[in-house]
Amino acid sequence: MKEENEELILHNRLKVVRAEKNLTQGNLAALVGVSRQTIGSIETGQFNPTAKLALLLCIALDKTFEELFYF
Amino acid sequence: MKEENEELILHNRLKVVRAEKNLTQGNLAALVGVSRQTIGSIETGQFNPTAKLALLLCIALDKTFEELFYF
DNA sequence: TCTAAATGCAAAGTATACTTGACAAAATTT
DNA sequence: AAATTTTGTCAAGTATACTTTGCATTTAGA
Repeated sequence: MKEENEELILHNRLKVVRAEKNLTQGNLAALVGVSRQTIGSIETGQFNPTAKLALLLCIALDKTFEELFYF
Repeated sequence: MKEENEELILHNRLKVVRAEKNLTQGNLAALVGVSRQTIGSIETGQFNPTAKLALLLCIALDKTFEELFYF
């Protein structure tokens, strides 16, 4: 990834949407098949999920990608 | 990623959409700031982009995530 | 208020996304 | 048909997504 887009940060509304569904990080993690820490790290912006995991999260939370992720 | 979703493959319509816009892999790569090989590997399903790159591709190709990526 | 559940964070390891360079094959252009 | 562009793929290296374990802090429930 070149400089121009390197600084761009992908934000997400995971924490809010997850809370609306009354799911814990552990619950959501189990739904999509990753560890609790992975969910936590995505929520706190420590990392940038794969597109596959992002789409699994959209499905689990019944949202479009654009509703959950944005620049 | 656990067994249940491990086998799931994220497909995409990158090659077709890119061709519709008359872009080469190199053109598109430059637009989003990655190497030509990265675009090629995503098109041939060899790998699964990050959500950030996926969204950059959506913007470059003027498509929603769901129009470009699917299970 | 006491207890239990949920979250944040860190370290060390593994898997894989992404890089550069290179070459051959296929497609496009002249 | 010859030249040029585009694509597929391979190899070796780097960056980072994701794992597990563990512990401290915060939040929620009894």
